[in-house]
Amino acid sequence: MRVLVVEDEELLAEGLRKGLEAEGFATDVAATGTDGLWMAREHPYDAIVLDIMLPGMNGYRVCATLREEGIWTPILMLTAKDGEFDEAEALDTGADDYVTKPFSSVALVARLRALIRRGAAERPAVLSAGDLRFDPGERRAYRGDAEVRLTAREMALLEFLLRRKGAVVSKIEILDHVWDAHFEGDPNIVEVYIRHLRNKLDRPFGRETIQTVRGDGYRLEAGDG
Amino acid sequence: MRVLVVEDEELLAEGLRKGLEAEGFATDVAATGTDGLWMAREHPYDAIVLDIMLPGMNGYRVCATLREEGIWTPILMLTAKDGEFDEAEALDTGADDYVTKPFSSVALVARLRALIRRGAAERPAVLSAGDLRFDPGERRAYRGDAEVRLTAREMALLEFLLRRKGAVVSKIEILDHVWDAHFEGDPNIVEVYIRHLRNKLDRPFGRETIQTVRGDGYRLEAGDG
DNA sequence: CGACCGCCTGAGCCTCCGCTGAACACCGTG
DNA sequence: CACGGTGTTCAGCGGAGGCTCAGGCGGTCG
Repeated sequence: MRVLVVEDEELLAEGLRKGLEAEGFATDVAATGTDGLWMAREHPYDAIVLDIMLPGMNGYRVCATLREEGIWTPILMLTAKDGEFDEAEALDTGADDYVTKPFSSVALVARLRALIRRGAAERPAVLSAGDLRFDPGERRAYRGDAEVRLTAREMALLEFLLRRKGAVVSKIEILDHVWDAHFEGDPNIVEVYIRHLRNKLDRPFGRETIQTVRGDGYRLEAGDG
Repeated sequence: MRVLVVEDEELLAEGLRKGLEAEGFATDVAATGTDGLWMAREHPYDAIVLDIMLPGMNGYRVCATLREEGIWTPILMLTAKDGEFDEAEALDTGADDYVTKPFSSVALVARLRALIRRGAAERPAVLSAGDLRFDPGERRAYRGDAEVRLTAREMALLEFLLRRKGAVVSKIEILDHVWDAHFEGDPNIVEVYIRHLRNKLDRPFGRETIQTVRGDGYRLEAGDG
C-alpha cells in the first residue's frame, strides 16, 4: 500500500513517514501543494494525506484539482483545531475524511486504513489464482491445502502480483509499489524476490505460475477466478 | 476493551480512570463535551461514560449528536441526584443506561459490563480459540480444564487477541486498544506482555497459539469456532 | 559466430526486529 | 516499614530477513 503525504512542516512530515512505514505503508512526502499535485498525478497512490495550510497551493485547491482531473484516490485532510477549518468546504472539494491536529499517529493510521478499505470495497477479502491463495488479513499464503510460510516482503510482492494476476507487471512497477518510490538500491532485488516466491510457491509443487516475460517483466498466471 | 470517560470534575474523572483500568479497561478521559464528542468520533470505543453537566456542550447534546451521526457506541450517563435530571430526556437522546451520583465504582463497572455485553448482542458470552477460553464477565481464562491466573493487563490483551483471532494485529493496534490513545511509553511493552501470555498460556501446555508475524504483528491461532 | 544484454543463482553481509532477564516505580496490605 | 503483586522501562543479544554482489547461463542481435 502506497501513501502520499503532503505536509510542509518537516518534523511532522518525518513523523508521519516513520509512523506509516512502521505500519507497512510505502510512503512518499511532498512539501508543497504543487509538488503534491504533481506526484499524485504521476503515481497511483492508494491514499493521500493532505495538509490544508501549504505553501504554493493550499490543500483545498489540490484536492479540488485532482477531482476535476478524475483522480479519485482517497484523501485524508489534516486540519488545525483552531476553527479556521471548514468541514463542509473540505468535504465539498472532494476529501473523503479529515483529522484535526493534534492527532495521534495511531488515529491517523486507523482512519487511513478505513479509507483505503472503503475506497476499495470491491476488492475480495482473500486473493487467489487457481489453487494459490493469499489472505491479507491473516497474512498467510496457501498452495492448495498447504500453508506456505512467507516473509513480509515476499507477501507484499505476492499480494501485488495477485492483484494484477494475468497481466504483465514491469520491474519498475513492482519496485514502485512493493518497495517505495525513492528506493535507490539494486533493482536486482526484484529478481531475487521473484526467485524466493518461485522457490516457495512453484518449485515444490512442480508449477510455474510466475512467468518471466523477457524485457517486460513478470506475469502471475491467472488460473481462473 | 476501551472506554471513554467524559467528565469535567478532575477528581472524579481520575477516580473513574483508576477504577476502570484496574478492571482491565483502557480508559481515555475528556474534560469537556466538545472534546468528548471529538474523541468519540475519532476512536471506536466499546462504551462511553458521559456526565450530563459539562462545560462547552452538555451530555444530552453530545449524546444526541453522536446518535445523529450514526455512532451507536453504548452510552452510560452520569446524573446528579438532585432531580434536575430527566430520565426520559436521557433515554430519548439515545443513552443506554444511567447511574445517579454518588455511585460506587463497583456498580458503575457492573453496569458498564452489562452495557457492553448487551450493546454487542452478537458477541459470544465467552471467547474461545480451540481449548483456550476467556470469560469476560467472570474475568477468567482457561486452557482446557485448567484455570490460568492472569493480571488485568494480560486479560485485556488476551481479550483483544481473541476478538481478532486468526487475523494479524499490529503492535500499534494493540497499543491503541489495550493501552490507551495517549500512551507514549516504550512500545516494547507489547512484546513483554505477549511474552507473559505465552509463558502462562502456551509454554506450560506445549502450545504455540500466539504466533509472531515478523514485521506485521501477532496472530492468535483461531483453533476453530 | 561472437559479443552483449537480461535474467538467474548462490552466497554472504548487515541491519533491525523481536526476545529476554532484570531492574525500577508504584501501590495497597499486613 | 517491609513485602508481594503489577505495570513499565531498559539494554543486550541472537537471528531472521532484507539487500548486495559477482559470476553463470542463455537468448538475441550485429
